[in-house]
Amino acid sequence: MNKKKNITFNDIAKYTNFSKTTISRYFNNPDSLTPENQKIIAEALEKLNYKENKVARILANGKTEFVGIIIPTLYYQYYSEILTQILSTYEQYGYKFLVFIGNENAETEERYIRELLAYKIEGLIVLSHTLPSRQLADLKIPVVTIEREDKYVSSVNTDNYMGGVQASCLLAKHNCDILVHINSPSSEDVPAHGRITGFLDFCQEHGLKHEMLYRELGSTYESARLQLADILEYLDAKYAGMRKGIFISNDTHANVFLNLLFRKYGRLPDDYYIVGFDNAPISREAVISISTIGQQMEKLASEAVSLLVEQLNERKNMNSAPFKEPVHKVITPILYRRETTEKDL
Amino acid sequence: MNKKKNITFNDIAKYTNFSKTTISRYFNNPDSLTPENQKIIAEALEKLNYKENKVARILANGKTEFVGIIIPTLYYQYYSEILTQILSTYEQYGYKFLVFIGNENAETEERYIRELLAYKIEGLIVLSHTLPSRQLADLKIPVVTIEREDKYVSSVNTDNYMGGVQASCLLAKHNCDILVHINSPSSEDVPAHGRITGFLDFCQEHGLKHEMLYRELGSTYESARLQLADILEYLDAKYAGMRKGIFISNDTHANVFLNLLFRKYGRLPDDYYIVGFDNAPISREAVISISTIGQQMEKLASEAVSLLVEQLNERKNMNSAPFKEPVHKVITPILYRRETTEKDL
DNA sequence: TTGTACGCGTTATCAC
DNA sequence: GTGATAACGCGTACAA
Repeated sequence: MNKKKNITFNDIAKYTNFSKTTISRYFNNPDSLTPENQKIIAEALEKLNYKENKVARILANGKTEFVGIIIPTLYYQYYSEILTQILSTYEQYGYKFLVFIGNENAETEERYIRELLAYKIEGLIVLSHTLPSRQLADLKIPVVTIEREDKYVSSVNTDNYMGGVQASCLLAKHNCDILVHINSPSSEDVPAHGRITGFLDFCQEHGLKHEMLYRELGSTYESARLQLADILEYLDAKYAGMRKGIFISNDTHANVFLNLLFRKYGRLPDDYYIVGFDNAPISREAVISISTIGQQMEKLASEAVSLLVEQLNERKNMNSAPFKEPVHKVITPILYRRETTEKDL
Repeated sequence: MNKKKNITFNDIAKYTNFSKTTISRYFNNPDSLTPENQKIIAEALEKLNYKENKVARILANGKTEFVGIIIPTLYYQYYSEILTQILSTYEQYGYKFLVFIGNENAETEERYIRELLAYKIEGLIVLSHTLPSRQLADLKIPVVTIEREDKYVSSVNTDNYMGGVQASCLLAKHNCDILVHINSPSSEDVPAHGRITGFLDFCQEHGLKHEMLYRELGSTYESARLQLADILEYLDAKYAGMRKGIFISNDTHANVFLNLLFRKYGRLPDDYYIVGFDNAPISREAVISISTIGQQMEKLASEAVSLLVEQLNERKNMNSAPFKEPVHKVITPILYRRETTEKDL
């Protein structure tokens, strides 16, 4: 918005001897104009070098086509991949995304949300875990969350329980003598907690020897490494000579564990089988490729956006806001068998 | 923007028996009101649950506080880290970011830019390489690029030449018999090309035996792996028994190369020394930590935004757009010595 | 310190 | 098929 006046509908209207209304119609309902008049306007737009102003349009018709995103970090490839996929839906729906990186601080994220609301976002996609869904539901705009606590809002989640079962099942098939799941302690209302119950249920149902290791692995490489080095020594000692099937909370941590093994043994020992979670790039790019339970990031993202768009459309059709039960979509995980379990690859 | 009428300045004006103007001033110049009146208005805002509408403000004062970002991908941690740092400058400057992932297609990116302009972004940050800076300069809004061709626009770049020298120097200090630089062929006007000239100049000036390997490593793990596996065989054969110092285009590729070595030898052989570039997370998280020339992502991002903000402020102060010579800032890279060169760590 | 009146650039509602 | 006019919600001369 320069000091130098932009060309407006008014200018083209005068230039073409039409009214502003007709120019507007040229954009929003071109078929209501005669082809000749369309051409006249098109040429005038060219000649005067008109640039559209969607801010004014927003004020007039109330549709910003903005969607807010609050994502905890891009450090994990899981999040950056999902963000990529969300942003790419612009091609399909035309919604523009205002992105904030939440920093685990509730007040900060509330401030972000106020700012987003001030810009009249039509909907909000939340991946950050900071604010309870109860609070998000109060925003009075459609909200969709991805892989986080979602009691009071619509959401898209991976079937983590099935993932836990798949991982355990794969390790069991390889005749592991002991199944171990390493994970940070987590609240039960977080979808990822299903990985733990899936693991436990499968082991119990099939009478498999197993151990659940809850460790706060932290959010940095170094802290995870310290914890996992400890765990490695513990497992080596406790289960010496036994075939160990290790299911680790995510690929980043699985990679750390794998590296520790390589540094100790120069290779993946025959008695270790490893399965990660996410199918993050690191699972393919590790020293040997890591078997993993893949989250379908592209699907999580596209389903989240389409769910949001549905709700936006509902809003537009019925003036009265009907009470909307939250919708929870579930995405199936995909098992990737790679070198950390298929030793002959 | 609901059907249900939002509370506006008008509503609070009526409620408090002030005029709209006074309400406006409460937000933009509160000191011009008496403390008592401030309180009255504050309470009314609370009572009526007023939500500010920045879209209307934009139309009135022309300041969107939007900045556009076009970034090629988030797959590389280099980009996602820079994006994170850019977004975090919201705390300092208050600019909101509209993010598009450029997909290497010029027409698509031009469409993205048109859309951004329609939303009256005040400035643009470009990391994508798709559009020439000549074209970006024509946009008539401040543009800052990061690590890409930048002849006609302002930019922030790493001192790649110095990085190339640092890498070569480190390898030379370790008495490598042959220095090898592996990189994709690149145009000379891309900053990253400095890594190559830095390497070549250093080797020539110091009379070091060296070889430059241009290979199109591609943008996927698999293609890089194929190329690098080839290169490994080539180097093993050609320089058998010699101490090889390998400087690789970036950490992702350095990691691939390191993994190939580990798979072949179970460890990093004594006659290989490796230096990457970027200081991406993978350089710390590889099977052994990779020495690297670190780009200061935080600084690249913050300098880019501050450079942009400077230009935005200039614009606001002088009504006439003065001819602006592009400014090019250079950020010093930082050498990280890690296990792929300091073998006794 | 506060109020009036108008402008920002578009869309919506009628009317013709 | 086209036009006049009133919104949309806020900022800002200018006046008081």
